[in-house]
Amino acid sequence: MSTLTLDQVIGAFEAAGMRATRPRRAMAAQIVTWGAADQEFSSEDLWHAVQEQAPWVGRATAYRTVQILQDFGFLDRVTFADGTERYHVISAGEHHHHLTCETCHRVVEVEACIAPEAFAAVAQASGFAISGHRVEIFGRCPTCQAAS
Amino acid sequence: MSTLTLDQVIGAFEAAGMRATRPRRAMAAQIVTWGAADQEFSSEDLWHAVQEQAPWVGRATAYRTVQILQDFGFLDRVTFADGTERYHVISAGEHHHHLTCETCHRVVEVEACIAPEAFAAVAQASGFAISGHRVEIFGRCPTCQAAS
DNA sequence: GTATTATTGAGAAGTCGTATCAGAAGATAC
DNA sequence: GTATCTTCTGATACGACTTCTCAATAATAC
Repeated sequence: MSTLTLDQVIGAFEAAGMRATRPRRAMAAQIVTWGAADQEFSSEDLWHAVQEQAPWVGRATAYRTVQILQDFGFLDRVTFADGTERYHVISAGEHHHHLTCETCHRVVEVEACIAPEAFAAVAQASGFAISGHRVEIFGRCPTCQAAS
Repeated sequence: MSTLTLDQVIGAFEAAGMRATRPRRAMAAQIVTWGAADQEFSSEDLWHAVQEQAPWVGRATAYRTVQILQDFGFLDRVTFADGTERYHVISAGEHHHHLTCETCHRVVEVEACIAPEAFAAVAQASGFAISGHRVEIFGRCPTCQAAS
């Protein structure tokens, strides 16, 4: 599980011809920390967290940065059982999906996916040109099972 | 593909000990129409559409009705590629997932799903008690492919 | 250092959904 | 038909979340 580093993010900004400004670095650092801890977050969470270190950072900037990092492919949007959406650092470049705990909202990446032949069958039956998919699995993590 | 009928919806209200009131009938009729046309909608869409026929209907009622019909199992929440969530009439009672067109937002129900043994593997590896899942497939429908 | 341009921060505004509650509408008993 | 009771409704306030605007600021190229 290769974790995301600050350098990677800053490098991506530069590679895209964007500036690695102070607010962006601060947010990237926070996100890298969360990534290492395997924690997911909302844009609002990011804003609050960054404000502790850098109170001058604006909310709009936090939302913008999350959007950019998602476009870069560093972040992944995860849907919870209750319908809320949060973000999660992608640990590797591989194909994966999410298993989320309905109680504590912990997210685990899993490899379970639809079989390629099933995709082919769907494409054939529907005539669609398939471009992407998402799989979300819900359940209760061992800790929450033990707690109840 | 058995389409939803107004009688079915009204019957469900009565069976649940609820009243099939004027606003509920109006909304059910609209939803049945959309179901026949295989169109998806948001609660807001429903409210706007019903207002053309029955301007007195309140927004809260539209949201409540959609919620109830979802609980009844007549409606299904679908996630689009852009992250928005809308509702879709379920044509049959079987287990299914969604294939949505990124261009025209048309929704098709598909049977492609994760293999049961893959679920078992995930449960075993993670320790989670799995309770549910969603699969969303994105692509372009034949019509939109031809149009480009 | 200066000019140029991307980026930012603050807050207003918009969107979307929920909660509240008095009153209306529907069901039931007589 | 009328009285009574219960559910449902509509209007609106509210809250959470997100986007937009725009002057000020910071990063970069020269």
